[in-house]
Amino acid sequence: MTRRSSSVTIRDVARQAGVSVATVSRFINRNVPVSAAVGERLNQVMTELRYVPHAAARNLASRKTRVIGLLLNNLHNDFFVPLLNGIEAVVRKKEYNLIVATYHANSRNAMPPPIGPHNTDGLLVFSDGLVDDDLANLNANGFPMVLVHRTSPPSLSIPSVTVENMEITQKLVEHLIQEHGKRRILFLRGPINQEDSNRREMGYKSALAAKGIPFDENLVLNGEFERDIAFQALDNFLGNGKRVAFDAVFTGDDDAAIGVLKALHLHGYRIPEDVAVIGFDDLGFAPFLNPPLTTVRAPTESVGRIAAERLFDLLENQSPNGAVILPTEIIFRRSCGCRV
Amino acid sequence: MTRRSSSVTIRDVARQAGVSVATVSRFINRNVPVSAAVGERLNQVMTELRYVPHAAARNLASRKTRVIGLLLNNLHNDFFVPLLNGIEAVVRKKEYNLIVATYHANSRNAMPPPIGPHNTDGLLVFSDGLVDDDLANLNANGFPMVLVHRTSPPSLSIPSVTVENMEITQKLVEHLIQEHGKRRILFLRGPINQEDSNRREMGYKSALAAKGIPFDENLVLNGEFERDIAFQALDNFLGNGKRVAFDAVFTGDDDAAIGVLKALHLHGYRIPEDVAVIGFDDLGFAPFLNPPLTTVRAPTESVGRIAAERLFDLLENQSPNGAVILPTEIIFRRSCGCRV
DNA sequence: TGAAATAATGTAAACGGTTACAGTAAACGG
DNA sequence: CCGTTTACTGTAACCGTTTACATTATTTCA
Repeated sequence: MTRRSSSVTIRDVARQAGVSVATVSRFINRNVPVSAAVGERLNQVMTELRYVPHAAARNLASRKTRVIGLLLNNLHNDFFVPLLNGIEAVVRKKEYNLIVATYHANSRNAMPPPIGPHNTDGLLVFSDGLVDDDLANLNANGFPMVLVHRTSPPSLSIPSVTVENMEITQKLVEHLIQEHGKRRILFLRGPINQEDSNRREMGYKSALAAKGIPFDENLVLNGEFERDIAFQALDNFLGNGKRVAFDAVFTGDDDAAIGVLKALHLHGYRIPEDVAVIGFDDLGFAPFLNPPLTTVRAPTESVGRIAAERLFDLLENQSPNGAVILPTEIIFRRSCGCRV
Repeated sequence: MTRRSSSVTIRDVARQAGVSVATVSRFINRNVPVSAAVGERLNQVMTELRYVPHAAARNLASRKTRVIGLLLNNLHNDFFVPLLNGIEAVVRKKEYNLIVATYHANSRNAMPPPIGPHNTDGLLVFSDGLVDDDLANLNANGFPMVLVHRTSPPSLSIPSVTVENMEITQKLVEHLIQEHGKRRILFLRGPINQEDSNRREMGYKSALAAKGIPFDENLVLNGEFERDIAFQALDNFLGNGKRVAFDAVFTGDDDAAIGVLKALHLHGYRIPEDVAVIGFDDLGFAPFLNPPLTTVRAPTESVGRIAAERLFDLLENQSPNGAVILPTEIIFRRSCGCRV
């Protein structure tokens, strides 16, 4: 192999400073003391030579990548900005790097997720980023993981960070029924088997049950937590010959709410007079939609931050087992019928 | 060093399959043909042993990381979702990984950006992610870079991908003046020295000049392209004792527009009757703000995609020198005063 | 004062791949 | 039929660090 590497290595630094490579390495990693004089000299030489340690070489020797991975299903939702922001802040403070990758286990192209044990020290797995089998495999090898917006399969007990979905949804749907007299509430669910989606659906059904309203399968649509898909689903539903009566929509999340508003406007419904609309997440734009969106405030940035912190706890061998569930809160605005 | 690694290496695969490590390596990288029989056997052994190549070792030996980096100022804007989405799609297709890092050259903590030549093969630099000096250094070493939402310093000629800012802003501001009779137009600029911001400001001034309206420094505020900062700036401006008359706001970008709407609502202005509002980007929520936001549609996902593609061109030694400027388009909605 | 503890440093073997170079067997061409 | 090309394969050096172990210099203390 030709020696074409022009980059300056730890040996160059060592030679220039008149010490061994081991000393340089120790100085860089600050794990073993180095005499003040040598330290001084090394600092000098390193800046003079513009030495930058070679990450791959470090990784190989130390068996640490100083990288954590975030595995997402997709990047189709404004929701990810606060989530990423929370994660990135922690990662940066720890002087780690963050690899962001999308992968959906159930998608056709069954390429394995591009991140894992060999190029990351740990993984943040969002929602359905991995199927249970993958989780089990990784977990069996003791690979550090924290689940985000999903909980661990019972047999695995991987730490997780989620938000409270069910009770708050029930409360909000009951509000719709009780305060605004709604009885035919469309439920636009997220991805099938997605945990947030399922738990919100449970909350929805509990509310109906509590108020003695029978559940109607015709009032359930698939919105996938995506603006465009939500629009399509509702537009389809409304354009359909057999019009099913409804007087409210639980939109799944705020991003889907945008699609819902678009479809309702398009078909001439007044909100909230004809149809009440509620979302979930309280993204930044929610107060400024037309009408302002009643929604559930989820502490998304905190979710990201806490998930990352727990992952680092794991890396540092403190084992923060268990599931964190962050509280949520209803924000009443006009789209549900309230006059705020 | 104790041999505690439990992971299966290329040598294990080679032994098990009865070939040399070189053959395994060749098979994996598919750069030199391997006989069908051996390939078959290797596939078998590799899945049986659950062999996963060690990224760091590959990087070290091949001097390629198969990672590209994205350097951002921050993650405070919904704008980044489509940008990231465009980038990530390309990166995934190329079977690379994407490191996302935030770094602002002008910030107090002058820690160097955590990504560069030794842990990435190339860099996407968003806006002011690096100062010109850093760019010059990296460029001098021939490190592949593509600038996003900024152009190259003239002396460097680094490829870049931006959107057309100036003419479209001028056109939109002239629309405000001509069609809606606005003459006191507040300009909420983005970060000082940020290129989009500067060019939008130039467009703003050109429009005033073209219409014979004197530029008034009192009508310029700092919004930083951030929702909360924009709100603060305008709230401050409005709460101030000496009230300066104004009849329109160019908000800098859609995210800041949200803050502007909040402040205007709070202080009792009617939009667009009292004050017209225009944004930039046409983020997904723009049509559903109250009122629907007149804005400039920027092809942000395409910006991400094209920037990533150009970076890969660079990595493959096709040199796509020059600056790509993607066209933008005004989307008229109600916030400017149009009745759509 | 000399043995023992302590602090700082050096030597060299990994880490797990890639690839230059060399070699062998089969196919080809005249 | 034999030299030459072609298609695979093997050997081993190297990528740039970390770190176990050994060594030397400096204190400490009985």
